[in-house]
Amino acid sequence: MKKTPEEREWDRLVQAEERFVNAVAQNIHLYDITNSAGRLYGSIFFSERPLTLDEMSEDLCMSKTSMSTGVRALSEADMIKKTWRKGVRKDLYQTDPNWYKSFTNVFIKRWSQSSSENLKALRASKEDLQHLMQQAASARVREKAAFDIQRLEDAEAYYEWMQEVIDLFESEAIFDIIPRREAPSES
Amino acid sequence: MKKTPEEREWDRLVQAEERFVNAVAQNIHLYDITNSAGRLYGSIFFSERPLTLDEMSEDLCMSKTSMSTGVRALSEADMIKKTWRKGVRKDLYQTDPNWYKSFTNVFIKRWSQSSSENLKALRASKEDLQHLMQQAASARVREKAAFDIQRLEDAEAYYEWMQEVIDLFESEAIFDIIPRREAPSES
DNA sequence: ATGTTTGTACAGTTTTTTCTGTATAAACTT
DNA sequence: AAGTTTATACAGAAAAAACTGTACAAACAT
Repeated sequence: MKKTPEEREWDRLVQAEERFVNAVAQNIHLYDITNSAGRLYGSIFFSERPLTLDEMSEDLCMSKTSMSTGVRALSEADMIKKTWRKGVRKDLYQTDPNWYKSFTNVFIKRWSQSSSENLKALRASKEDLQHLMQQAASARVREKAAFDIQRLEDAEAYYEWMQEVIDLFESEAIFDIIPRREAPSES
Repeated sequence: MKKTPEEREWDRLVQAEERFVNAVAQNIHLYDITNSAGRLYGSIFFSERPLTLDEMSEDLCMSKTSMSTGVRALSEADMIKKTWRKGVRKDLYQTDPNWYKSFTNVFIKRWSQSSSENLKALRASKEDLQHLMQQAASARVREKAAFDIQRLEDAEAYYEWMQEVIDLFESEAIFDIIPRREAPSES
């Protein structure tokens, strides 16, 4: 089973691709994306043309069902896009070439959701505690309520700040502060 | 088993605390912290004094071992601090009151790590591919290498930008752009 | 030194998540 | 309309993660 020189070169190329894909896959959980969906992303990323679910399935040696769920996760995260090609009936997917947009979108989506959920719960809790602080018969309860409210208000200030940070990305004002970089151009 | 009015008030207070704690616990995975460590955080957060592992264990009805690992995760994330009290031999933990600092620290730690890992892999891959592009005997390999390099360079620009964003937080310059908010003051 | 107390490593169990194969619905072709 | 092709819902299997109890080491007390 001797390999031709071309085959060995190709292996080396694939290995180079895999190194990057592995790194991405191992860190992508910060975006709530599973490791295997990260590998899927990598596979699409290095493909010269949009891929079908069947091709992905063959590429990664995984079931088509998994490709379907992976593609859904990546689409929701705006990391890949569905594309069409005339004459092709299957759905085709390719990575969104705008890393800034796709990754800030994810950032915004995940973080603004968690931040607003926390803030909502915080305010509801605070309101309850304020009632207790005023109305509770037990002095111990009134005292602890006051303490808790203080704690929550510290957190509240932080969450409001956080929402402004998210806004910085949502409004794209971040790009005025830290400009997009040009990719080294092909010459 | 009739409850006294004080007990009912206390229940209501605990319920208010739990609402916030649940929200935090459900979103804290974005910091790579497990849900139960998030609940642990909440327990410490609403405690009037620093807690020991045994107290936490009783509070959450979980094993001391789990408290130990939870505490480690929260400490690594700079969300809680170990404190000492004279005469007390056990380790005591309390939440770090500076939400800005503890949460930006986590943000920086997690994201700069993932970003630099990705960037490192990316550059190594790119170098390999550049060799192939120049030296490969197979034209097909040279072509694909050129294509991959282009893809990687797009990503590289993004990662470099991302590192500057992280720097914005690390240097605290973010606070010049979006100032810390004052917590509503106790009067 | 001997005996306690406290925190954590580790192996095994339980729970959760991920993955697969089958079944089916929707879209398309003839 | 009947027959394909394609994508996904769902139930069960496989894998991973979280949790616990036991064992032990380090720190302290006597």
